[in-house]
Amino acid sequence: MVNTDDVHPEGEAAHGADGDRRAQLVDAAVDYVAAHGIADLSLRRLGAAIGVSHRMLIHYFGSKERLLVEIVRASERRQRDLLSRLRLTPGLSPVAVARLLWQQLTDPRLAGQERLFFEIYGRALRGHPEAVPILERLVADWLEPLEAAEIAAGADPIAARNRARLGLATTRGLLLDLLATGDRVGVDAAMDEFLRLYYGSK
Amino acid sequence: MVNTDDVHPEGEAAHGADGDRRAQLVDAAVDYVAAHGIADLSLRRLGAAIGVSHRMLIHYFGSKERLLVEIVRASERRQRDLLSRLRLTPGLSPVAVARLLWQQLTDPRLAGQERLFFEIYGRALRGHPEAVPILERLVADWLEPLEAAEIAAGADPIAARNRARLGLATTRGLLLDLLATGDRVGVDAAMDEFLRLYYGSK
DNA sequence: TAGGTCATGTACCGATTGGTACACTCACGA
DNA sequence: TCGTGAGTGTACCAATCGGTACATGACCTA
Repeated sequence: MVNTDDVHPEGEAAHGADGDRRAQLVDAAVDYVAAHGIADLSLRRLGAAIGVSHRMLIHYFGSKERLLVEIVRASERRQRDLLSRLRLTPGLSPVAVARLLWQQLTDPRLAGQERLFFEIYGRALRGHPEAVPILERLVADWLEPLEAAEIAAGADPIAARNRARLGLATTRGLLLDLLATGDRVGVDAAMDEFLRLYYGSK
Repeated sequence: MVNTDDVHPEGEAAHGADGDRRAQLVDAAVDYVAAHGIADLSLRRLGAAIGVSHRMLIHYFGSKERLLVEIVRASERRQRDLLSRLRLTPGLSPVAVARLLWQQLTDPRLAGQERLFFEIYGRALRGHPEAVPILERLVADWLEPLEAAEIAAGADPIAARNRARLGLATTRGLLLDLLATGDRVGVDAAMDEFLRLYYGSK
């Protein structure tokens, strides 16, 4: 008798070469899910697309549910990388930072990832267990740096929070518009209008 | 032999008492879907919840796909009713209209319907056939009245379009924030800030 | 009363799902 | 050289899915 499955603590912490393989699979899975959506994900189709049997996905992650958790986390990490990369460019005016952020978010190559973001957002609102944990960080995490920038630019704390919240919401709303209409020019013009209102004259 | 199913042109136009029953079922289905989400909808569970067998859902709608189409349409109609009800109150200042719209959209009793809206939005972005048709109207339909209001308030055509687009995006973005955080006070404050920027001083 | 239509329930079908059992290969250490 | 254990493929399982076949009963009309 050589049933290894029962002995192996599946879905365990990621250490050793095992973790490498897991990380590699998660990465491929996020790519797949960004392209095809997470709602109708099936282990068999995912496996076929990234070159493993659905058997191995269960082997490495223990269950579909835990794979979904990892996918959501990895996707969140990608989103966060975008944010932290921005903070590494100091000395820019708030307007310039805003324009840069907007430019990066609307990069057509990120469209799949953005769609996935809103899809996970929706699943979290519906209480899907793998997505719920992101709910608290979904707004707060982005609010902090925006708020700090406002305060650094001289806004009082209360106004800073309101303005940060407004900027985040407007960005996400316009991103939704862009994904739906594809009207890059029109949406960019609306964002320009916002920045004009937001930061004064020009 | 009395097989009526083959004779009956299923999923046909809604005329007669048949249509009443269909409309009633769709209405109940939208309620159910607003509460439980549309992604994992199963005919059996839906039927059990609204008091019919899944057999009857197939009977009245022909297929799950066509039922989904009807659900999306009905949900869209509800959303549109909200919009048209606003247009029936003339003589209000743009700010007042905006506040009224915001107040109605954020009514807690509409939370399920709003979640459903964003869920369908996501499915449309993913190309789900029952949701795709709404994509073109998703932005344009709401833009028209907002744009008209801007022009009536004296904005030039180009600015009017940009401002309308911006207002719609901001509203939806803040709505997403509210659904995720439930922080009514904070989101309302951000909306106030926006209206201040948008319509001038106070 | 007889015939026919519609509404509904029961029971089934094939397909697909997540998950499991088990055998096999290969690398590596004693 | 042997054996142990991880990595993997094949084949299966029960559950659930959308959809269909068929029977039954209510109701209307001739």
